[in-house]
Amino acid sequence: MAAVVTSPPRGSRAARTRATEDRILSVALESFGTKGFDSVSLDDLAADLGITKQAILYHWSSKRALLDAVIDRAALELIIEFDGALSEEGSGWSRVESIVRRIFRVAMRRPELLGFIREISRIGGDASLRVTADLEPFVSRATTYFEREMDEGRIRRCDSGLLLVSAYSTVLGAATEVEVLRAVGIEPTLRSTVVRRRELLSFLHAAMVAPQALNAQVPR
Amino acid sequence: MAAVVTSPPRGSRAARTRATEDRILSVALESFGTKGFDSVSLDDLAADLGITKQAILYHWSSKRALLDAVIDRAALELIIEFDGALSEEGSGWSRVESIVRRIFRVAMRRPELLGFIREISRIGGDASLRVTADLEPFVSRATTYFEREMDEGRIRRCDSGLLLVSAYSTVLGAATEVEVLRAVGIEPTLRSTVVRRRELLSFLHAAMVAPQALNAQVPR
DNA sequence: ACAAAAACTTACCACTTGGTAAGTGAATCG
DNA sequence: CGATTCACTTACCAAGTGGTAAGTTTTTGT
Repeated sequence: MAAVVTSPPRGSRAARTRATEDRILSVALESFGTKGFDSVSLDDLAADLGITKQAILYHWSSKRALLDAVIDRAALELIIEFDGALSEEGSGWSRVESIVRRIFRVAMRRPELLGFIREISRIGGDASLRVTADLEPFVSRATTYFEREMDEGRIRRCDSGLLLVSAYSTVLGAATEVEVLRAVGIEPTLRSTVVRRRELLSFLHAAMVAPQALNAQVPR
Repeated sequence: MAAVVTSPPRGSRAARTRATEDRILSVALESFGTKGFDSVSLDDLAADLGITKQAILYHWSSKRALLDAVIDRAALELIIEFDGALSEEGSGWSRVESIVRRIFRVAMRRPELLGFIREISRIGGDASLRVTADLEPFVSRATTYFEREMDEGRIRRCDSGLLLVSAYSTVLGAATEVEVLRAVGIEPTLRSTVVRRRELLSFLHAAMVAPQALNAQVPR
């Protein structure tokens, strides 16, 4: 209720603008990701930020333009979180394992980020196209990575696009289950998370690893 | 745009009321499940139905009361779709397989139903409590079923509640991937569905079947 | 046949929504 | 320093929101 009175930053004007836009995008991502785009009004956002709605409309010409900016930021943060994992050391399987661990870490620490992506795919239309376009370089890298792993026999050969989408949805489903648990009143424990992650790794191992690659470490 | 002029049903008053409420609940479930609760106004619903908003408010005192009714209907339909699978014939594993097949069938034919449940868990609060309460008898039955399967050694022993939630999220994630595919512009093909279902069954088999129960048919 | 109740509609209303127009004090530039 | 631009705020507004009040027609109980 009581607005947070933050003394305006004393840096250069450009820095101040950047800081404000950053704050707006951050709060918008959080709100849109947890409550949904239509459930959050510009007045709600402004109240959370301690500014007026028109301050937001000064930086972006419409609520929809703000959404586009939030999509870009969410995609960027996702790429930052996950892209590094593709470059990591280790054999094919252990790298997959590290990616999954990262996703779970993100799901635990920043559920609104994955929730936002889901929200966008429900809004559909231009929003979906935009997030798809934003993530294309990453998807492309991941596909190339999978193709190479298949070529070298560390992963069973299959449609790599299908594999990616399939892995995405399964992992996202398992990871965002945190939300469902919370909704039902069960605060997710560390143990339940560990159990789920282990089961998921077992699944991915069964689904992805080539049968002849028995030298790969079998989880569980 | 042009309202569908349906001649009012000529049956008894009670039957007519039931038919109208049924139509409203059906359209509301569809809309809430795909667009989200806050994104659908009572005027939108009424326009889809060819009636006025006040006709809806005659049957339920508020939009929130309508949501509760939709929750009850969605839970009922879910139970109808899945509960029978628990009573089916067959060994432990083949029954799990039939449940998964059912879920995929529902996800393909009625994506809005699973989408609605997800929407509810995002709304949280009383709505989540209500759907949880509605589904409790089914969850209870499923838990009992799992416990018995474990007792008889057909499923590896573990926390049955955890197993249920885990299976729920994983299967729901895999099944509702249809939505994501559509959002990205890929109309899900029969083949991709078959592939995903096969992979999921492989996962569940690895995660659930007890190691010594090697007489169970191994999928894939 | 007739009054009462049911199943609606038409007419409103207070409030919220995204968005516009005009003003204001501080930072920046000449 | 002085004019101007920037980053806002205050003041509005038309459209849409959930919801109320008061009819109107059709079915129902007596």
